[in-house]
Amino acid sequence: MARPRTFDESVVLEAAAAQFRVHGYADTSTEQLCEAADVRRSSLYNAFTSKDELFVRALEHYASTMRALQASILTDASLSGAERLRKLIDAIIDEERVARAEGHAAGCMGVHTLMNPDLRARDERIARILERDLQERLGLLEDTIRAGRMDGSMPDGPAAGEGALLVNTLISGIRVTAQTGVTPEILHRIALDGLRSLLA
Amino acid sequence: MARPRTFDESVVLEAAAAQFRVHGYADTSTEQLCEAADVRRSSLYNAFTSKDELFVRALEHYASTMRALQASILTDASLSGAERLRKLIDAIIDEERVARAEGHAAGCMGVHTLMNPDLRARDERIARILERDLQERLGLLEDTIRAGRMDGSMPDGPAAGEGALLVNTLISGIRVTAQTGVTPEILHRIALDGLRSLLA
DNA sequence: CAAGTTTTGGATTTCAGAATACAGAAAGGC
DNA sequence: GCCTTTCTGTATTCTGAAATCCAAAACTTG
Repeated sequence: MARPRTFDESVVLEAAAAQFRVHGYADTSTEQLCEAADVRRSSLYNAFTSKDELFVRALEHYASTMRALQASILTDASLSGAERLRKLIDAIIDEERVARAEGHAAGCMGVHTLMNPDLRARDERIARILERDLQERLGLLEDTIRAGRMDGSMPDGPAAGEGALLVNTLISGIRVTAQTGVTPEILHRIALDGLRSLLA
Repeated sequence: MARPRTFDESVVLEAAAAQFRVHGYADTSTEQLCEAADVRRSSLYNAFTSKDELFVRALEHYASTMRALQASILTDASLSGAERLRKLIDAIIDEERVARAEGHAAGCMGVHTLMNPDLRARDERIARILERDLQERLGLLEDTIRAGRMDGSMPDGPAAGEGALLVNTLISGIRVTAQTGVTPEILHRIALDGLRSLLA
């Protein structure tokens, strides 16, 4: 029929997300996006109608990829609840380590976007994506906490729903603190200290 | 000699900070700043040479005001270490409650700025302000933890420096989680759960 | 009360970056 | 191998916002 695309859509989305999550929406130019994805501007606009649209798609992609990664850890039946939680923390701190090694900040598209009310207002889908993502991740965490209490790896403590919120809150905080240059080792200890009410 | 200013510089700085901390640097127009401070554009530019400059000044003002507030809580000799820490948490969550009551997000200039590497790169003073502010706040927290252990209100646990980082990390996380609409009551419980290793 | 200096308000300019237009190239069907 | 369709690259336009300019007003002081 017609000439097919030479670029892979999800590769572009990942490149875009990588930019957005470090620089935020406003501070990422279409120039940067083209460069990062190695795609010409018209191709970008042709495939995704606007910067807004690309952002929404990238956020969606990013959120579901991240969530899938976390889900695979949190539903690993070969591990106890406590082990899954620790492994999740490891994975998140490792992201930071990798970013640092590559010389750029890891950032977090979720935190950036959450902290920006204008952005959420610009497109209702953004608020929806964040809300849904949050609920799903909280659900996974809640299940993990319940599982940990069943398998005896985690003590009784805060209600599971609240525990899930704590884990999520601590993760956001870790992402912020990571920007200040604290080493992964220390981040790790802080995280475990913060989870004391769930783990020890 | 000459006509005096009709506006108070620090009032303008506070108004500017209020905008910046909700919308971030890029998403705050000079228009909004004029409106919020009720000052005409030329007056703004006359008093503070540019948007960048105004931002730096506002950040400085915001950081030192916030820090003073926290310092007054954390050095209150009439309270035990543990009580001071709890009172700090109360104060921070109350900010959120107030902002919500006024119908806008509280945001946090510190978190916004920390998460934005471009902004820090734009002006070295920004990184310096953040760094200094962080160190001072960590110092206050560390002293409070030591004091709490001396006065018997806080158990042994993580090293004081690490404990301070935990408190600070948790506060950042709380500020992010607050944006998702979690109620102050729940934020409060989460915060205390997160501080279990220091308080209980 | 007049001189001198600074502030003020509004219009204007300038600029960066998002979005578009268009010409030409590449691929696949017939 | 031609023809249609979609892609690519460059140049251009458009837009929103930062910054500047200038004339007029306001205040202090001698």
